[in-house]
Amino acid sequence: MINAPRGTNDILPPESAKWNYIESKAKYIFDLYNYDEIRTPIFEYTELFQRGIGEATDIVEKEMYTFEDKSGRSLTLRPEGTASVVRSFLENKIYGKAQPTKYFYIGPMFRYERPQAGRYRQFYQLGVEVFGTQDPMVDAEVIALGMAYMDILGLKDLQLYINSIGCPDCRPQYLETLTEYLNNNKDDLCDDCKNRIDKNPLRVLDCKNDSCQCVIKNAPKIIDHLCEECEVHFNSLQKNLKNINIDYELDPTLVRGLDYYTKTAFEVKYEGLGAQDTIFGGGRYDKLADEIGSKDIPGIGFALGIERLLLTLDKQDIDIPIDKSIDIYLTTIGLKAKNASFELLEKFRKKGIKAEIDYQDRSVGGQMKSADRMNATYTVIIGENELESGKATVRNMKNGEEQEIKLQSIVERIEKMI
RNA sequence: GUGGGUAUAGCUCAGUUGGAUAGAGCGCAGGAUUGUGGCUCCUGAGGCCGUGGGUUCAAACCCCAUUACCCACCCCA
Repeated sequence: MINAPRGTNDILPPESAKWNYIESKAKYIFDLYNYDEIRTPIFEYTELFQRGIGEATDIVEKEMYTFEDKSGRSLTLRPEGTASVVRSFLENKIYGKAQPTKYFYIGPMFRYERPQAGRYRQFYQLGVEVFGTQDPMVDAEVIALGMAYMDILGLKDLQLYINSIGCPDCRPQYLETLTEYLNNNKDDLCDDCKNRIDKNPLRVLDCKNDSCQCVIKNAPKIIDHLCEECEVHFNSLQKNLKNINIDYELDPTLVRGLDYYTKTAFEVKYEGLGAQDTIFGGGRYDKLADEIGSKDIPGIGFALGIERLLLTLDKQDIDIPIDKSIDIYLTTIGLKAKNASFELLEKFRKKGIKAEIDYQDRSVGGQMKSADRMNATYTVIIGENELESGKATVRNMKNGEEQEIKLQSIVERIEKMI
């Protein structure tokens, strides 16, 4: 017995129908906000992620599915979507067109991690990216889009957290202040955090360790150390959010795990999810395009974990409408009738009537039961008698009423009945 | 990479201090209804008790190892 690799999942019916549902709702929202789909390769040259996401991040350090192809080039299964979309934007010179450019994507991502609730090695994200504008109103639009999506799915009790993590002008100074503070309180930090002080001090803010929390609570906040440009941007974002009645909470410890973020960072969480409670998160990345392709193109976006979205829907007992039913079930008795019915079956389908037949040679009772389970509107019963008389018995499965209908005109008759 | 938990029928799970022919509900198939679903009743199929060792007269149960899954740390979607 060969199993699916660890951290991967089969998406089977009826679960797959849920995926279709939430994807179709997402596409409705994307269209409403005028975002167009982009599809990029599932693997890229490894350098793209190394440079884009950042060498010091966990993703690049230990979570990538990297392999060599036959020519010896190093390739990597995409661990996230943004780097690829930026690469594509640059490679196809989309910056030459009128800006901004608004994309959405849906697809699988890959990270080598230990699976747990809401985390898998192959997982699915849908996300949006907007290029070519620094207008903080777009930051608000992107957040609004995400919240609108949550809304249309009927989700409640979600928390939006926002923060600004500055830019290359102000962040270094803040990092100095932070590092100094952390060093002064080093004794109260956990071992991991002690290491982080030099490696990535921002990450200390994210630590859940109790003793670290005490230190973090009084740590200098980056929003108090923003340069004027970043501060204006952040204030404007907040004004825009208030304008459109989106509730948010400032979270000075929200730093995000990828290096490319600048200014706006945000996450939307649902507390009932367990340890992995972020449904979607994102932010602004004004330096990413420069990092990847030496072109100064601002961008902002978010990524949403589809599995986590489904988990949330589940936790909140939101049932997804799945209409599993058929119009006609053909019940047959004997091979002759089965052959004649098979012809009929295709005639129904050619007319767009959803029809099914029994292939298991079940008893009539079994076939009726099967029709019932499939939620058939009508059952058409054809046996020796019907073939001789040229009339089929048609049973209304709701009320049990039956009528005889000539086989010659049955498709047209039923077309009118449903 | 590190901890903790779980593993018995297709699914959800019982199975006492070690002593059966390893059970139930649901699902599936057939029948009661010579060609008619839902409700009811009856019958049936389906198990190497995760895998490999060990202890014992005797192991689903005890011990060791191993694998898989789940949860958590780390980090994120």
